[in-house]
Amino acid sequence: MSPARGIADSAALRASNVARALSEIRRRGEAARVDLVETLDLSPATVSGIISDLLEADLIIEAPSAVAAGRGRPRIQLSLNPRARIVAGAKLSDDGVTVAILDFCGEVLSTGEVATDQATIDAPMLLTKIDIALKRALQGAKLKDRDLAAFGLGVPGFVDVESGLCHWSPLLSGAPIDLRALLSKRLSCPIFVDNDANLATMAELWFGHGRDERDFLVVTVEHGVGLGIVLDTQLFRGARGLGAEFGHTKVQIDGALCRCGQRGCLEAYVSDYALAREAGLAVKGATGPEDILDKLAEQAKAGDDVSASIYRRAGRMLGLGLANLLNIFDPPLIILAGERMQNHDLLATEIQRTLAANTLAVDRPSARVSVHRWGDQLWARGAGALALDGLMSRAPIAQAEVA
Amino acid sequence: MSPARGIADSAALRASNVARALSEIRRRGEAARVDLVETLDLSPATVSGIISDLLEADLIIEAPSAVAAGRGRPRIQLSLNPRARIVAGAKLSDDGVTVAILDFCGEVLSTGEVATDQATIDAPMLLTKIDIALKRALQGAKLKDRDLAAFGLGVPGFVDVESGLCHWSPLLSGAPIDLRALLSKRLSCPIFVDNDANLATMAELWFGHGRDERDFLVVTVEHGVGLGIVLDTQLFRGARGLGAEFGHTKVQIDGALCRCGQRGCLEAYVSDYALAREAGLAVKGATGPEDILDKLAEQAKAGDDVSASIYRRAGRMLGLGLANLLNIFDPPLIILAGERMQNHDLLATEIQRTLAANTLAVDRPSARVSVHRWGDQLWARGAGALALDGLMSRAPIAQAEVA
DNA sequence: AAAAATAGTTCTGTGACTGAACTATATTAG
DNA sequence: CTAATATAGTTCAGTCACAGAACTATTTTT
Repeated sequence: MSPARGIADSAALRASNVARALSEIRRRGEAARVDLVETLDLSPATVSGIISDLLEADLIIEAPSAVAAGRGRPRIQLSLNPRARIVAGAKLSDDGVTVAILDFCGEVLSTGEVATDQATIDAPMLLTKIDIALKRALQGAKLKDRDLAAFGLGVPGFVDVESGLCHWSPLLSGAPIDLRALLSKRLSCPIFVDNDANLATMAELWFGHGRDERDFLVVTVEHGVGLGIVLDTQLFRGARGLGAEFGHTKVQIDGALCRCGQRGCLEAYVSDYALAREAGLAVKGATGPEDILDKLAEQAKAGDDVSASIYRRAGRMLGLGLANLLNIFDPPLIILAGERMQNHDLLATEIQRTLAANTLAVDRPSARVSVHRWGDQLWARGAGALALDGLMSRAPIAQAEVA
Repeated sequence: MSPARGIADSAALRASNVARALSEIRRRGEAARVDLVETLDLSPATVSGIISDLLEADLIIEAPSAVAAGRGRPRIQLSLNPRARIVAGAKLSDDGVTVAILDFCGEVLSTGEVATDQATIDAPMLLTKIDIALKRALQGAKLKDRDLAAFGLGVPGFVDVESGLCHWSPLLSGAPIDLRALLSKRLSCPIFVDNDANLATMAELWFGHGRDERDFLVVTVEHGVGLGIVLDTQLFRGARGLGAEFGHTKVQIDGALCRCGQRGCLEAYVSDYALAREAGLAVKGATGPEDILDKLAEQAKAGDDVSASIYRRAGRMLGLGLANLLNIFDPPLIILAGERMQNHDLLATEIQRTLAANTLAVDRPSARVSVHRWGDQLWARGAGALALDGLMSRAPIAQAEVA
């Protein structure tokens, strides 16, 4: 039985259908009205009206007529108006802060970066860093603060999306920090804050491998291990609004010590620092923490068995964690994302082997595993997608009239 | 951004609101129109119309006026009409088949059971057993086949809810079996089939500890270990319509051998057969498989350390599995259900300890863990709830007119 | 007995959707 | 070259769900 939720009045009905139309145009890149009639299961009359509203609000534009295939009146292709909204997305990583400016289509107009020289920074420092990176990005696109319709920020750790509060982050001191309040001092546009794994997931959903899937999982492997969950084309954030904490899934009881203080966390086997910890025994004469990982990968690829065994174990643990996810969510697709995924070939075999050995086969295809290498700029783009999503998920046209 | 889903036309809008009203009345047991106005966020006028339709369809009844508290016109309490629909629910366990007959309020009118003498049965045998148990149950309630508005069946294993197909079950030979087609030979009413953990979950949602929660998890511990997930008051069945497979979550890499053929499954540590396997070393002079578990529990309670250690390990593994679930779903409530939960005090300490040690504390209350002892008849009631839910989740009034 | 409070109904207006008829614009057949 | 056909999109009238406001109903309080 359906529960106490759903759309109550007809205004909400229209808003929902407008959002569905806009979302479908975004997903396809281009769509004619007939396409929407079919996909959204609405009558031509209704679609006509919705599109008319969207055109009036300048959120979409009619293409100057593409190709005319077949006979009959040629379809008029509709696409998002790139200039309809400009948003900024920021990602906090242990390198520093990266900001990307996105147009309404999600294209990156410019980026700006600033490095951090400390392991953790406090709230005022974060604001300063974001300010600098944002200024650089805005300059690159020749834009001003007030051109921004929304701002999205992703940080690792526990973030409450509703309140914009960061409960804990490995990169921030002085938590809990009200990130939304903090940014509101600097910007007057709506602020959206989320866990960084959700950024990657949003980007995969909007621009990446998840574009054509209703359900998939994104596992990010970097300094930590994150998980994003898409169910029925919607980002799922856990029952209480907090992001999924996959890095601290236990893959070994009383296992390796994790930076969270517990033992046996997945992160304690597959993250950068976990690899570096073991690499000390395999790599000689490294000049720094970055270098040791590069050398480790190099040696493993060259056939050094000790080095390779470090990757093998990481792959096995990651595979085990993924197998558990598959057993619960049963998604058709899992995306592995992250900068470290450049060495995924070192992990891949073991991941696949462990997955196969630990998931139950039924008479249907098992999940595809796809790998996506990610840099900071893609994370920032995901933060921008978050901002666009936050902006558009309510009442897109009403917002247009305000603007 | 909202995706390509939602309510399209206004007929669906009404259907949705009717279902919401009905669901709310069921949840509360009794509700006045004003209550629905507040809870469903609809106008008095709309609620008036919806209730009028439901009364006309005989799905609900007006109470003969309860107490008149305070001044003003006394509210007219509405409740479900118990006689509006009669459904049957069946549960296949390794003991046999249990059937329960439920009225529209979910009250059990009668039950019927039949034992099986083999470990696995095939499709014709299943149908025979269900037939016998159903006949007994119907006799008890003085009802006929054609009084049934729907039939729900729960089996352990992999079940595709949409198609009614059982891909695999530990209790059925000859899989895949089209259970819906099988039962359609015997009954002309709609048939709903699901994984048995989902039955328990549906029952907790409708009648049990989950009644007042929007989000919770149900972990069933019996001969296998099952998981049911409720998100936003809806049973979640995995991306591809299959139940969550928690029993084969891996809690130990290359761990104990499971009956699924893999190693380290949670089930291989906490299910009946796993306990019995280890109990062989601790218990002397047991007369049979049931007896060995009873003796094991007895000895453990009496302070025998070897016996207690078996429970300790089971509790630790279950705690680890639960910790991983908490990290992903972050629910406010976890319900442990099952017949074996009679010995939960033997597991409880270790579960709590492991949970505490393996979940990350943030500045908010952690999940409550509640324990619910379940017998076969409660499972069957869950199957009935499944049937009621399936029947009502679409267009309750339209169905009334057909009937 | 009148006033106040609360519950529920009826009526009217707004708006969202659909179906059907219509217009627009292309290709193809003769 | 014209008519037929096919496809895309618009307009208009009708239906239906909802909300707001005025109404009725029923109780307690003053």
